[in-house]
Amino acid sequence: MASPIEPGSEETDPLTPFVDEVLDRLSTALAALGGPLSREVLAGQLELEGGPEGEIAFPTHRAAAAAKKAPPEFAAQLAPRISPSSRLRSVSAKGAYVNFALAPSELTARTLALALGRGGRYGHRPVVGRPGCVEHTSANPTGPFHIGRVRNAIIGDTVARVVRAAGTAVTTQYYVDDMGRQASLITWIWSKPRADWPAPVRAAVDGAEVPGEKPDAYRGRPYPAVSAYVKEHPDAQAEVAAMIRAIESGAPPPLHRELTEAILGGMLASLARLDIRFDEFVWESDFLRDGSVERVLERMHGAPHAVREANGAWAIDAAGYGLPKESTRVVFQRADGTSLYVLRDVAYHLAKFARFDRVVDVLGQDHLLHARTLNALLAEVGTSRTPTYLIYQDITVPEGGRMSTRSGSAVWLDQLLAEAVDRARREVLARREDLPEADTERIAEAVATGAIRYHIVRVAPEKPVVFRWEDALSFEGRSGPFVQYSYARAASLLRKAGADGGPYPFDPDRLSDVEELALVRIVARFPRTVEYAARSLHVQSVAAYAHDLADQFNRFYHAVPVLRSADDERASRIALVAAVRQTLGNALDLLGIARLETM
RNA sequence: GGGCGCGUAGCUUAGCCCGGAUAGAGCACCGGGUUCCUAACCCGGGGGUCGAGGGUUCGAAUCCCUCCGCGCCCGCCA
Repeated sequence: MASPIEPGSEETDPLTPFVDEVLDRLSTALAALGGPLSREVLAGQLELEGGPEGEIAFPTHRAAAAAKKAPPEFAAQLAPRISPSSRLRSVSAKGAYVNFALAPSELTARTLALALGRGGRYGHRPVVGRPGCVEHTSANPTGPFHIGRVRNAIIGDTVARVVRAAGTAVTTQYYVDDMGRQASLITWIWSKPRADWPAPVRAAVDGAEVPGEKPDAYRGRPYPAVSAYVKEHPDAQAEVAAMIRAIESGAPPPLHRELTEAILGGMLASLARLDIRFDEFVWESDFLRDGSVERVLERMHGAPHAVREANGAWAIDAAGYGLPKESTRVVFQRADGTSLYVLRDVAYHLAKFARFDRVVDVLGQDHLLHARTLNALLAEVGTSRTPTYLIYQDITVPEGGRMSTRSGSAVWLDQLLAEAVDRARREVLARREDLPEADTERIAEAVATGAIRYHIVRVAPEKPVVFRWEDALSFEGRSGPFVQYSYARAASLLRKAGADGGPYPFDPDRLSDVEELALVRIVARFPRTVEYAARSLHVQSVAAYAHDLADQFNRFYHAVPVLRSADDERASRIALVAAVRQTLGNALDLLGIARLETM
């Protein structure tokens, strides 16, 4: 129920002057009554949208205790000491609470002025401070995405958008693991003529290939069979090991980079359909090439808890780092002198810290222990910094268990996209049979991808998710298409009003219907919602907000005529609709869901 | 066994960081709404021991402890 009240700016947040005034006048009144509380404590106690009686509520329990009075009695004495003003329509006591009803005229005027005046910047704050980095997805380039990985991409991309909006210059990074066993297996198999492939690998590929298929599907197809085969065959294992050493020594087969890039390109093409793109790709091998792994190794050898094992391997005695008992010895360099993943990750993170203040890593829960060992190693090299980990739970299948390529239980992103577009197309055709085919396709694609993104981002990352087609492809209720539809409705209204581009003159006193005021209050909440989501990384609150706004807009739409209303109200209602369209559109942008002017 | 996460209506979930008024939604179900701005919509209804127990508190879904159930991790893999 409590909604955090953070300091904002009058230039970006319509609620700021109201909250400031409540805090000021409450402080004065409390001091006079003998229950003084600091401004910080007060700000923590206030509730936005507190209850049925007012938009800002103050529970008096603590102040009453300080004044040694019963809360209801205290509230009854406190409320009359604060007189209404141009910003506060009324101040009233109810039970233990003092409720502040905001003056609708002032609230509406400020909210519409900011939403319309700032346009695409409404809900955004000016860039301040040093830049930040969000690393997400970073899937091994070994084949197509399944939707488990897509949870990482959607959460990560949304976090980047939201943190950026809240005033941090964010760079998104995809860490490409082109080293180690997984990518090497791909290069190993494709280095051989098809005729020399082991029989089980050929069997896994033959007949499955489709002309013109994406490179991630084509080049990645042998991977599961190769992985299984090599595990069982020491001679193949030795060949792969030799290849890994060649890669680490800086002399990978020429085909290696080419294959990795081709597969990655195919994977990224699918993400691009979800409007997920990356500012930078960081190749793991770069840290070997530029010597930073070597430098980290030197520092690690002299680290406070570095130990040399009998066979020459190096480890950290991490007993003091709170790791599970069995993991207190963290090996970072093999006996043969090659580095381990976590060590290269140290080099990567030192590079991040040099450029960025806020560093967020989006990781599956299976990487949690890795994250904690990384923290331990970062401390050992002498930095006090650690990334902020955003850990999400796996997506499982109804039969139980994680998605796995081998068991055939995986649901592929491309498959999900195809199915979603099919279904969206049917929905479009059912309503708009007159539409040119290109428009039908464009809308179907937007609805399909909007449904998928919303479905993933609306749930808190730490919740386990069981994949069900009917949930993922929902176009109603709490869904992306519901928000898109509401946006299209607002856009349609403005088109028909001949008011597509503004200006939008309005008289706040003409917007006095309960549905109008409720709508204004939700629009006014947007900047605080974004700020909270960026600070807490709870991006699901932006999804919830978009639904709340769309929901209230639809209620307004049914209850209040716009185009058919009398002239003096019409202009103001059009301005309100324009503010809603803008805010809804900005929220969709943050969620990476396409705005549709018509559906 | 240890570490971490999750458990809220038949199903999916918000709220938990930072305790506060009657725990919000969506799906499904039941009953209504389209000569009228897009029915992917709206209105009404039923449905909750917030996993269990204990503690702290004026007050607990929220904080602490114990237990139960489920998931993941515990490699000189990444």
